Amino acid sequence: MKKINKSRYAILGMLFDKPRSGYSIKSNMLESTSRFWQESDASIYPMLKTLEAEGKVTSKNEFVGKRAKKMFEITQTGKDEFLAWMALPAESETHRDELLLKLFFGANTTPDETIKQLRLKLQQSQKKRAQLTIVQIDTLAQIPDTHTHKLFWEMALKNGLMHYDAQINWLIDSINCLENKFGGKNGNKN
Amino acid sequence: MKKINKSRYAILGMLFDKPRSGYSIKSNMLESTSRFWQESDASIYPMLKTLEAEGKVTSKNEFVGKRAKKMFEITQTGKDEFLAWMALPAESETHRDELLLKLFFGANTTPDETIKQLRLKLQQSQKKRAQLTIVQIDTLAQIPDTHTHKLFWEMALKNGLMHYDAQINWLIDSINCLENKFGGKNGNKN
DNA sequence: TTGAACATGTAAACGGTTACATGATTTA
DNA sequence: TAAATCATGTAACCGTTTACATGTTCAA
Repeated sequence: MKKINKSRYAILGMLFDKPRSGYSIKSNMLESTSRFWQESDASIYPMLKTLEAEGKVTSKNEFVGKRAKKMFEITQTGKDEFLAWMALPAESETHRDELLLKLFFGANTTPDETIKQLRLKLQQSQKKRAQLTIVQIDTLAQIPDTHTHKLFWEMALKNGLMHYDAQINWLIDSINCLENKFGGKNGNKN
Repeated sequence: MKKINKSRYAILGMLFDKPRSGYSIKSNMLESTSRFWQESDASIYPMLKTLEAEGKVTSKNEFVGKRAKKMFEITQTGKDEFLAWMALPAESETHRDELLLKLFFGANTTPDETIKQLRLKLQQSQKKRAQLTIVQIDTLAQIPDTHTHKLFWEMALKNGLMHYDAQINWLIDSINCLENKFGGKNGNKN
């Protein structure tokens, strides 16, 4: 089965409700979908161009204050394509996790190195979880319940919280396990 | 920062303990690391060639019964490179999850379609979790505790179980949430 | 005897990222 | 006035996947 470009759907989805500029799509995704979906700068602008050539979006130049923006609007054809994709079963992601690979090969190095990797990941996960709760309080909680997107955005955010919680618990267990087995140095808390 | 080929480390890691053929690496990874790391057929053979040209592995043709195999053995230089990578902090994976993207855009389609997506994922997650417990019982449990890799393989497997458990709970919660809110059709259990 | 598993590869296309490039406007 | 943010793009590279290609051996 031929692999197809999924970026287009993310972009069409971001345009579904209202017209946006490329920059707006980019920054919006950064603060909303980045945990499970990100687009690099260099993928959004060319894709918008392609979508316009295909008639899936239209563009017009606008001025917001003194700033020039190229605003893109989704067409009916674009909506049709987006909705057709939405109806398709979600393909399971192929996921590469370097930490788990290093853990899998842990016997080939010292336990201390693996513990170090796990501790670093623990720090990162705790930080990311904290950032997510900030989004929850500062952004999501401000949206009125009548907003049609709110429920779905909440569910996606809950997925993140649950993911980090489970990950953090597993990391703590794993670190303890290694330290008990190999007499981990408690001084090495960096 | 330039993105570098990580496949090489996975392959060097698989060769660290004992010589293997390309096919053996492939099938071995399929049953051990595939949840968090996979290599396609077309990446292993060329990479082995590259590694050999770099002096990281050596090869010789062997016969196992009547079957010809090209067995690859890691060199000291190869081990050095692998260990240097192991000591590097694990880079955080960029992860694309199509289900979460569709959920995020759920307000643009009918709740029923989103529920369908979540139900499908629930089935898949339950199936994958079951497969993992089979690996745990049939494969991991058979390995003697003295085997240096066992502890690490167990931790990686536990990560999978915890991941699926959390995911399954979240899916059930989310499905219930949507059904309560939108009066989900209970007949639609496919 | 037929299909599954073993076994090894190549070529081309594709998607995505990195690095490069530029410039305006707002805020500290 | 300097830095951060807004704003839009291109070119080249690289890693990965898909499709193609071939042949053997073992078990049902």
